[in-house]
Amino acid sequence: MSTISKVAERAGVSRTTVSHVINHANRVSKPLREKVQAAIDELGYSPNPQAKSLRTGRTNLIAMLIPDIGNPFYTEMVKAAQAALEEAGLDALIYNTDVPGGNWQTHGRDYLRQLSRKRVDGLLVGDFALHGITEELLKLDTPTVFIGHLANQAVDSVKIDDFGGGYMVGEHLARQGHKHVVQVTGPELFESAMARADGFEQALKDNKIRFSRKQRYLGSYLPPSGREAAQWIATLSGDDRPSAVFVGNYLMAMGLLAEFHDQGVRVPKDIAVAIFGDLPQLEYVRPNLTRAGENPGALARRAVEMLLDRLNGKFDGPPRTEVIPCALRIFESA
Amino acid sequence: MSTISKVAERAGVSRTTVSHVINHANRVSKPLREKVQAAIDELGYSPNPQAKSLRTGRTNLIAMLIPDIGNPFYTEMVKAAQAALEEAGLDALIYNTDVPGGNWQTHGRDYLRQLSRKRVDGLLVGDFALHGITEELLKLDTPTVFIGHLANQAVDSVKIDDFGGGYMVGEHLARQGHKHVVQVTGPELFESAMARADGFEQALKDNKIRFSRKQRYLGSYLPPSGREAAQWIATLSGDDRPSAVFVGNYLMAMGLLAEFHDQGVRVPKDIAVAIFGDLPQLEYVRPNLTRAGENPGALARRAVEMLLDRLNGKFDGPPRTEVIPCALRIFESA
DNA sequence: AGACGCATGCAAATGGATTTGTGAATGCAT
DNA sequence: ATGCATTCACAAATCCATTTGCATGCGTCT
Repeated sequence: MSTISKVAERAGVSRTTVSHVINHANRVSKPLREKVQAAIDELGYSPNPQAKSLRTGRTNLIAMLIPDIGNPFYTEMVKAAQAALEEAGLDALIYNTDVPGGNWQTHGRDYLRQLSRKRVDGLLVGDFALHGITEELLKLDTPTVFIGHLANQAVDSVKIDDFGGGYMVGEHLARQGHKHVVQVTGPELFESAMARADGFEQALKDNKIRFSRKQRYLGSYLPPSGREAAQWIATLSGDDRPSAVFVGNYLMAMGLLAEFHDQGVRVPKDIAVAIFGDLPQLEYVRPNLTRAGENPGALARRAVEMLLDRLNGKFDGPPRTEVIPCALRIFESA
Repeated sequence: MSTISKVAERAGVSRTTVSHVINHANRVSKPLREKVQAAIDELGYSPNPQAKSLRTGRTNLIAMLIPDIGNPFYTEMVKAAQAALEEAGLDALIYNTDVPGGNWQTHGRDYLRQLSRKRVDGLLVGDFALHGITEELLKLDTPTVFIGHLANQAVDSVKIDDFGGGYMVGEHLARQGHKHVVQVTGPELFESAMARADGFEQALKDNKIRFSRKQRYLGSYLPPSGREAAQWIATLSGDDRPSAVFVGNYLMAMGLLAEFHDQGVRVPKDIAVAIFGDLPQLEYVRPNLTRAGENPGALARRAVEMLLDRLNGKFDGPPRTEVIPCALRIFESA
């Protein structure tokens, strides 16, 4: 592998000049610049990024912390973030905090600490509602954008309008004439889960539909709990029997639909289903689910924009909080 | 951020000694070691990884090249590979070669070239059957493991037994008494797609079931082509009408099932469906699909093992080629 | 007592690129 | 022709950690 010295020798100039050709082209006269460029091309030279980092203090690395890349919601985010970062010449390091068998409560914090040793230029932290993580974020001296609901405004953040999306679904079900509905939410630890649930219930209230806490099933955001929720729904009979169910995310909906199928429950004939969240793969799920949400990629793209604004000094005010609106899309399921 | 010099000053020793405490602990006497360690802890020091890389020539970075992380097959691989790499203290850089709108034929090659500038310690290259990529691999001086079928044995490689898996499905359908079947394959460029198809057809042949090229639908490995395949199947009537279909991967199966649903075609009543591939999310797809395959995570884990063997000199013979066997899992769809 | 070996700690060289400060050369105006 | 302002190129310092080779001191063996 060739170094800047070899290029300099070959071109008959000093290392400084070679560096200028690469980084401040206009400081070098055209003929000389071309001579140096020729040497660079002949040797197939490219600057050693580690040496460059050492000198400049920038690594061109962004770390992205998410719970689980196997969750399509986060996969979409990663994909979009990577594409956006790559355009800016930055590489992404992805960290799954929810390591199988690991204790995820402490994991996020450990990761945050580990990360400070890696000297990344910026951080994208996905919502995972860890206790103590917000204080930890305050301590960081790395530009950070939090994706999700951040109670203390320690750093920039961007989230989907969970409440609004839940509201849209509630309103839709009300207009469809449903009188008795249930919902399957994510875990209480997740702000997003509670906001979706609250929005949904607010819409019911505004439409004069009775709803009690008993009609809430507290899930985990994962498929098995969707399945369990479906089993719970099967136990409801008489006046308690719902004509529609609102599911808090995609993965639980998959579990729920599978269980309904196995039990011979037909959607929407026997029960209507609407969910929060919009993902590309929903295009091929049948029955096609009525849903409110936004592609997570939009979220990630905005997060990257905010991060880049910080990195290149385009913005340096106090932490910003942004909200991405939801859209309601109606299909056969409800 | 504190440096090794500050630690040395604080502990009243030379930089060398601090370095030894960190990297060759036994070369430093216990009392001194403890004194230095105390200084390290007080200052919260950790070595600058860039400086370390510059000196040692190792970056602790592994690059992973895959077509599209949105494809669950590759998501699983990434997840497993990252977990395995992390255990070894290595970070993974993920590159999606199939950038939207990009020309993927040339992209893979460009990426490979780009990567040589990043100075990663190792490479995991996912199957994407690009022309010219195998020659490019030969030129690399970076330890590499290719995941998929590699015609020239330029580097280590590991793949799933595509042929065997296809064979299992063909045999199963034959035993179920199907006399006329069709199959939906991946693109010709993918060795894996052709191997699955060939295995399938070989099994039919061995079971004396007639099969002609007309019964092959050449898909793209993506959902829309599964949908189109379903439409094609709907046009087959009379003697051409199949009682079963073999689909080459998960994504095309999703498209096919959606189209069947929309057309009112019932699985397995009207037509049986079996696929190649096993992914966690199939657990929640209904009807539950009969399938032959292996979780891509196993593939990735083995690939990482092979790569680590190269990196720490545990193995340095000629390139190895390994094959991971498939298993047949029978469910309601066929 | 002298020679030798071992454990221990340090100074200095090394890796590769960027950047500051300086001197030389050129152009323009007087 | 002289003085001043630019432009251009370079030497050397810097970023931080690792590692080689050397110096010191202590104990052991002959």
